[in-house]
Amino acid sequence: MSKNETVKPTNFIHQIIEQDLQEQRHDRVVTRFPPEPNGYLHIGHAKSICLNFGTAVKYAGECNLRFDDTNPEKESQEYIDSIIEDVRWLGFEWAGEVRYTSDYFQQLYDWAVHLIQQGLAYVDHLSAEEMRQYRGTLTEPGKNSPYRERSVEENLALFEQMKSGDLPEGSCSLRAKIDMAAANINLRDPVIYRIRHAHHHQTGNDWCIYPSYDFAHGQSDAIEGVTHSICTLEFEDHRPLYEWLIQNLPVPCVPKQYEFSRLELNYTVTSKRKLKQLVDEQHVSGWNDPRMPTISGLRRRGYTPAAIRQFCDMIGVTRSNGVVDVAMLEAAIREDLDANSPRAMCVLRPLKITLTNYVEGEEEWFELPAHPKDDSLGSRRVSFGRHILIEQEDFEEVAPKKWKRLATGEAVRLRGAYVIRCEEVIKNAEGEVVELLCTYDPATKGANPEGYKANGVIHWVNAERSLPCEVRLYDRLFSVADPEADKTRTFLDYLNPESLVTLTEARAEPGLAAVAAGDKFQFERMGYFCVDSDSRPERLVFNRTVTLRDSWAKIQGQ
RNA sequence: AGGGGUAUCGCCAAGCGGUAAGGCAACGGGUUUUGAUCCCGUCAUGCGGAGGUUCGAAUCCUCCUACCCCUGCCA
Repeated sequence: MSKNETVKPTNFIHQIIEQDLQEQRHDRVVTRFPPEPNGYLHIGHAKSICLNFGTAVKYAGECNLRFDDTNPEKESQEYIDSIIEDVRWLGFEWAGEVRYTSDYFQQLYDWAVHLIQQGLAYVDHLSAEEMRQYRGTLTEPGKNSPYRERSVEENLALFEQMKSGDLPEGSCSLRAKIDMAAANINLRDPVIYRIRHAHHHQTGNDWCIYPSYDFAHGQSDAIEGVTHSICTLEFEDHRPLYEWLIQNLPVPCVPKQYEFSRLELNYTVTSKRKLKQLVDEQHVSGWNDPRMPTISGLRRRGYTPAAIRQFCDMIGVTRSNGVVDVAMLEAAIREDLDANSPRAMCVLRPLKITLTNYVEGEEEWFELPAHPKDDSLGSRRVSFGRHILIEQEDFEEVAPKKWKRLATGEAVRLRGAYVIRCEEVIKNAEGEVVELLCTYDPATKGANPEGYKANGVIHWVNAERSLPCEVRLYDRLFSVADPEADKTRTFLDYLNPESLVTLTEARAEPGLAAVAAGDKFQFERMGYFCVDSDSRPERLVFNRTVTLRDSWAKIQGQ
């Protein structure tokens, strides 16, 4: 194989795979994405999904979707459904049917029996508390359970009894007989089967004993012919156990476990427990609240699968712990949306303008491109008239330095229309500006003004033709980069009170009348927005996905 | 002397003994009927620290330091 025929390795796992392929340890690559259905998928899972499915695509192999469902009490069909939807939405397809570890419960049980027969597992009657004491500590070895040396026959009978349903939860468990003095605590006779009189979402009441993660995972990998079992760093200490089980059981093949570091993102949290807490305590509207770092939240926020995949490419795969700046995620979605979303004008906080020299009742329609660089996105028509609306923040009575918007006595271009000049400011009793009287320059349609210059360009809508809409301005969920840093406080103390600002007076250009949930636009000069599922034809609702880069804000900040 | 890991720019990350890629951010400048996009430029004599090996070290060796994970019948 010549040098340019080899696929360029993009991370250490791909390097390992290429070596395995070259040295013919494997002739194909099989990976798997093994979520436990006990919560919704989040951006950290997206990294694992892109790695596992992306690796299969890259090497023309296969990736299975397998629900690691060995703990029925915490799992549910709702989570399974959401996970399937999210993986598909991200653009990946698994090999064959969706798989479940529970599909293998009988095989796993038989292998547990095999282990007992080999004298490598025993039924223990130690209580959870006693087991903890016998386990020793990080610096002291554990000691053997008094039940450790039972005969194979006795163990077989006892295990059968565990399975039969006669024994209460916690009364006993099946343990691998390895080494209570091992420096690696995972090797101190780990529990591999426990009694749970619980209804299982897949197997119903077929079983009352369930395998532990350690006993299920590697063997499931082997059953599926997984070659590279990729997981996160915290499982590294489990690898010797993974290998011990594979070696001591008559499994059909020998999968290998490799670990990478999980994704941490600043200004958010990515622990399932904490995300569930945010939902349960109603700090957010649900798992798919647009502020959540869940896949479903990002989707509702207006993120695209391509942007999330791009983000995962950007951050790479390594074994070092780090915290990725959320600005990288934002850069990824901006890149996609800038290239692909049609432009529109929407005035978020309207300020009335009357064009005193424009005939009342008169109306013009202008045809504007939907995208400044991509004609294939077509065009749209916007209505112009005597009464228009502009953004409140686009007017100052006295123009600051470098002001490129409207100010008293000054001229500004209305995007795609005419240049107007502010002649008079009307205020209410409180002294607030409520309306501007302006004149328009009829000679400036598609032409530069003569003899003077406009400050800049602002967006606008026709007051009479514009569509009333609600706009939800989303910002980062937490107001500090690391909400978990201060161990004396809870992450909830750092929730950003302005993570959601709802605007109810916004007005969008008339062409947006027929939008559907999920449609994405750039509202010029304001950011990228998508139509929320709450949107109705008579009451449009838009979510702000992300703002535009704002160099004016930087200038002001200086 | 518990075990297992990780340290390269503010953040992510290439590098695999031949003289520090790239992206994000930041900062200058140009184009622009979006203060957007786009374009150009700047941004590690330095790779956690100290020694050592070598003609040559981020890469090899030794010692040290910091941080992460592990004492669920969770995954």
